[in-house]
Amino acid sequence: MGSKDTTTKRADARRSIDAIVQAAAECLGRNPDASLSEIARAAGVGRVTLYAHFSSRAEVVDAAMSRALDRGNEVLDTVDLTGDPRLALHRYIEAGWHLVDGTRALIVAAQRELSPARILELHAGPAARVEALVARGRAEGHFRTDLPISWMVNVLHSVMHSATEEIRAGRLTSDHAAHHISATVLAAFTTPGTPVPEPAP
Amino acid sequence: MGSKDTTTKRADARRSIDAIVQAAAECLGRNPDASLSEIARAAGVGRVTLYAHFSSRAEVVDAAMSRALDRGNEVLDTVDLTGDPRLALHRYIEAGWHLVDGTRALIVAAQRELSPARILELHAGPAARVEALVARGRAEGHFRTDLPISWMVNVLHSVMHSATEEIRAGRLTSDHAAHHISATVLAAFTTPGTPVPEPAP
DNA sequence: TATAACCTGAACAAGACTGTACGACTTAGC
DNA sequence: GCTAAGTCGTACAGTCTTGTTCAGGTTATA
Repeated sequence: MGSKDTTTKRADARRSIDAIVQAAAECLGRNPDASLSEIARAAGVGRVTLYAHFSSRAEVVDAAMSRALDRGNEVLDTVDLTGDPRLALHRYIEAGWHLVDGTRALIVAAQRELSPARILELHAGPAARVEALVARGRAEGHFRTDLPISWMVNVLHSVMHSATEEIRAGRLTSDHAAHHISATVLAAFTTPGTPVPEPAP
Repeated sequence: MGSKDTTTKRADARRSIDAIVQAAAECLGRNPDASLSEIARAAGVGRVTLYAHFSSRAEVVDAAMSRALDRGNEVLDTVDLTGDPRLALHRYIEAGWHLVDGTRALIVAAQRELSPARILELHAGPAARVEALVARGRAEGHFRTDLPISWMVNVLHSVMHSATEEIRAGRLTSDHAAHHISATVLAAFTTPGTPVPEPAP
């Protein structure tokens, strides 16, 4: 789901569409205002070809968003989220913290071009994964229960995103990012009155 | 500094300039792409009047940014940041968490229109205030020292910003915001191995 | 009250982006 | 190899934004 016809079109058409969607995800991930000319150029196709496959800007954004989420899910599906929720959280962060970066700007573009219902629909999948992890951690007594789950999920993503900003600002190198995020979020999720776990080295 | 001439111009001119800067801060705070027509309309003046006082878009953005920071500093100057750093942090959050909201989108506009040097210059003041507080909390043994100060400051602002997102999404009411932020950041700042302090009710 | 500063709408030029149309060239696939 | 599908560059219309100019009306201030 999310991709264009993969059966009726010709091989080179499919190749073009793929290049466009990929370029769109990259360009819009960098700059939500990226023009269709820019995307077409980055994809190595003419602007007219883009319009042959996508009838409007919104369709391109939708396709790029879907692709980014598909890629993200693909990566996140390989992560083992069972066992100690604190370790699972660390694995989740290690695998996915850089995924947030590209999608963040894309979401801005999506919010301007797509209907709220579509946005919600696209976001339901990935959000559920983390929510479940946090909920399990709370049920097993490892995470605090004095704050709403939605808030905790948002904090997690927010801190991940802040790491990418720090990297861009040159105040953080990407090899330390996962550690910093884990150490921060793990502490933030700790129940008041109990000690903060030592972060993994 | 930051404001236009307040002596040479006539009274109604000063009034117009003020209305424009105020409207710009509001409009750009909502949407960093807001056009000058939009800003002029919101200020209740003609578009030409705007150009009579500001020679370019960048000048408007700069003025709006300066104004927002001035207002922020004004508010933050009333906050007592002495005493127990954990309580001081709570007071800081309570006073200023909503200030981050308006400035965040403004910063996006500023980053596109202003020179990096100017951005840095504008940001130096407010950043120093929090940095000093965090540094003091570390020196007094209340905050963790295993993460860089710049990272901790960024986490604080990031979590503040995430609160405004949660409010917009309808998952949080603004009366709970300060408490959630404080509870989260206080835990995040706690040294590993030591217990998380109970948040203020 | 006189005058200079100020405000105004209308209109213009230049540039960017979207979406569409056309004719000609290339290529996939039977 | 033939044909339809796909691609290409160019060009056009429509819209939007940024700045600028101009002539005429309003208002602060001395």
